[in-house]
Amino acid sequence: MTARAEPVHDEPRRGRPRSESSRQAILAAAGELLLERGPNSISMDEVAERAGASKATIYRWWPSKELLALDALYNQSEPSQHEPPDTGSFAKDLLALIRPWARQLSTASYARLVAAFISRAQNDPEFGEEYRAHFVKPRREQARVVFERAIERGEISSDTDVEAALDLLYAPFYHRVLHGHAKLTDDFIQTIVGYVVRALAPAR
Amino acid sequence: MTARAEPVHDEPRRGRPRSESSRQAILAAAGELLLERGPNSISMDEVAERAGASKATIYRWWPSKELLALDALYNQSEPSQHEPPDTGSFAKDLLALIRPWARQLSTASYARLVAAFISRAQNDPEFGEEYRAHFVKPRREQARVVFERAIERGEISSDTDVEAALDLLYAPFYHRVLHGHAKLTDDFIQTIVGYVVRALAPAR
Amino acid sequence: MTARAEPVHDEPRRGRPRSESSRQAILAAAGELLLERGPNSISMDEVAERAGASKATIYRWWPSKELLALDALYNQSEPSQHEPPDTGSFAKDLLALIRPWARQLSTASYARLVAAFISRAQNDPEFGEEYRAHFVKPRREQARVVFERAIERGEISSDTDVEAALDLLYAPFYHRVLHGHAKLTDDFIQTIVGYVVRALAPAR
Amino acid sequence: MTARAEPVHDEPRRGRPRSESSRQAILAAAGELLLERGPNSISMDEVAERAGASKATIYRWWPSKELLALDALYNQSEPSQHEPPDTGSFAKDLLALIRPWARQLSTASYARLVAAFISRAQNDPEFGEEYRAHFVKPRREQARVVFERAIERGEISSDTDVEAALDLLYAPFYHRVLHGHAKLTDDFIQTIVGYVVRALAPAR
DNA sequence: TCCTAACCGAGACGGTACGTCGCGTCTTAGG
DNA sequence: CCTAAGACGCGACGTACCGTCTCGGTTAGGA
Repeated sequence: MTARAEPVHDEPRRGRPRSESSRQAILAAAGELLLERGPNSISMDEVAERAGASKATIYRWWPSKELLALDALYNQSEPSQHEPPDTGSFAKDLLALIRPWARQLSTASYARLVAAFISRAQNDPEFGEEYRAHFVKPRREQARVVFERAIERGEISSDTDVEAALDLLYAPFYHRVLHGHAKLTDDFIQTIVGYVVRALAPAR
Repeated sequence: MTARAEPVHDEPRRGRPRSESSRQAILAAAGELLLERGPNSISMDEVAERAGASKATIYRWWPSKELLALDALYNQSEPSQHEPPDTGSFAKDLLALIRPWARQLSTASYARLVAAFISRAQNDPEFGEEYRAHFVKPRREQARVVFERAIERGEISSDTDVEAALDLLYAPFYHRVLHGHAKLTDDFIQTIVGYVVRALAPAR
Repeated sequence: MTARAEPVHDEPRRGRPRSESSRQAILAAAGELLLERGPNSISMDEVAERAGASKATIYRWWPSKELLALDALYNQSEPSQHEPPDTGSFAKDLLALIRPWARQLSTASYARLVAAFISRAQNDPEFGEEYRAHFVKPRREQARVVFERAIERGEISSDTDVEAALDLLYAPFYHRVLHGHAKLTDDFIQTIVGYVVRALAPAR
Repeated sequence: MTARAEPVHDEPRRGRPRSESSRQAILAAAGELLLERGPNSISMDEVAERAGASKATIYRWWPSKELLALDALYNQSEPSQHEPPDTGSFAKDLLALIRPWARQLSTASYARLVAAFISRAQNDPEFGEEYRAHFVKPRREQARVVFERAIERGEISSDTDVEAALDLLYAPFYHRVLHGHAKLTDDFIQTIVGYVVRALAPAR
């Protein structure tokens, strides 16, 4: 993982440098197994064996299975750091932002991963920080830009509680995926976006 | 769930009957440990020992730690099947409904439990069903009544998508608790309820 | 088992009498399973189920699995209390005595049983007593008669240590069967009997 | 047996080498407990705890409690590979050979162990092989040398069936110890040896 | 004809030990 | 200093039997 694994060293590093091929193999193996069977059904031994690496090497660079999973997932997702869309309409911006992400989220593989991350985060605050920094905050920042543009354009109220609004927008998708009481359909996306738009609309 | 399903027996029961005292002791022990340390940090051995029961007895009636936790939690919560409040105002009804529940949810103990339940549900659909039936659906039904009364009173649009609206209402609270990016304050509750009210308001 | 299960009662027995059919079913089930798989690979639950009896009933009448096995074996063997043979020749008497018994002993089923009995006897003196009384002493008594007749006839020395001689005669067969280093063949029987005869022959 | 089989490795050994101290600790712990209480009254957990080792480590190297017991016993007994005695007299050689061994055998600890070994051997041929190779054959080989010297010296018949004679010699001691119908006294040893000598004496 | 003791089956119980699995660490030899 | 291999201590798992203990129901003799 970017932030953690690359400490700054003033003096040049001595000894054998970290094996990049090993790192890639571990991330690849973890990624495959994660999507195949979910993070609770795989073992570090298994990842090590499939990667042709040793467990010690994994633990040297990733403190836990979930953190490895996080990194594997992150490395696997295309590096597309989408600029938040700017269609000129708040509703369309939100749809453009939510749709591709919600599609990804609605696959069983991702649901299992997110659930495992959340579970781990309850007992390991450090992990929670890491998880939020990489998978939650970036998305919120994108939406925040959209919200702020909408405020500037006067599409939504200027005293919008943006933090709460972000929760209002994102939470329903997590909710359906994690609790599984209903499907995350495109209709649902549109409905929720519609409700959010009306909830934040400026006072008449 | 096994323990709660009490099928009617036409034929007389044979063999030694299930020990009610043992069942209670196990549920009590599990409940205590669960709230103390969370479901991932306790062992079945420990529950068995504290309950003065044998592990075999636990496994005879509860197939997994999570199902036991579910049952323990359910048996522990007072059997109060609150009628959904009827204050005459949609917003006040929602607040009356959400506030006590959100307070309970925002304790660390419950967050850990819910996270563990959700995680387990991803890999065990049967468990998911059980979890939703006992902890999710009842709450949704209460809110549904409130929504329908509001429709009758004309406070919210008659073509409200109630399922989506339920998600819009409940999801943000789960979201904050599970992801931990912000506190679940009373301000937050009021803000979300306000947004929901405006989102569902009848067209002008 | 005869001696244990039929206590003398002065006053007539009250209450429901012991179920003979149950007793037979248990002995039969135990006997079958014993010969099929050996006493270490069967459980009391299994015997109870096959017999259509309850475990409590078994334990009411037989204190342990081995004792039950002993009884099952005993009841299964034909009640033939052979008179020790009297052919007029010491060697022929011994052969007539040993041959049928050794044949039976040399089946794998019996070896497993005897081994289990011996093993149990090490830790349970009461069981050892029972075992010897039913399976060891009767055979020794038969041979003792043969020995004594041979002494009378002058075929063997009058100061023969009969106890030691009985061990000299029987032990080699147990030995081969239990240790399994060589087969218990008819040749072997003849050889051992021959050696015993010569060992005990009167001084020249 | 795993632990004793030290195959030659052409390729250099990879990975962490087996811990010799752990092996010794396990064997020592097993040995002590075995002699204290017999193999049926000890648990692997107990051995592991006393040895400061983990159960997994024990099971990695010894497939069963009995095999561990065998190894522990073997490692415990002094490595004295006594040359068979050569006193010039067959009877004295036998006595010199049997006496110390019979003394050891006649302690309760050894009787329990031997009985357990024999019992296990009935259901596990591989174990039986191991047991005989380490505890039965070596003794027979020593006696065989004594027998062959006696044949050369003309003390016993040249057509002696040595295998049967070995059984005739050793079996009675096992017999008394395992069946427990009589004590293994020095008188008994002398009597049996005397009988064996006379049984094998050359024809007049 | 009841009463009551002793039996019976079914099957749940507390308990002990089992053998396995996964974790995260450590110890080798080798690059 | 890194790596692969793989053994290690630890702790929990879920299972198998043990021998005991209720249950409701059955079968006798004695009252």
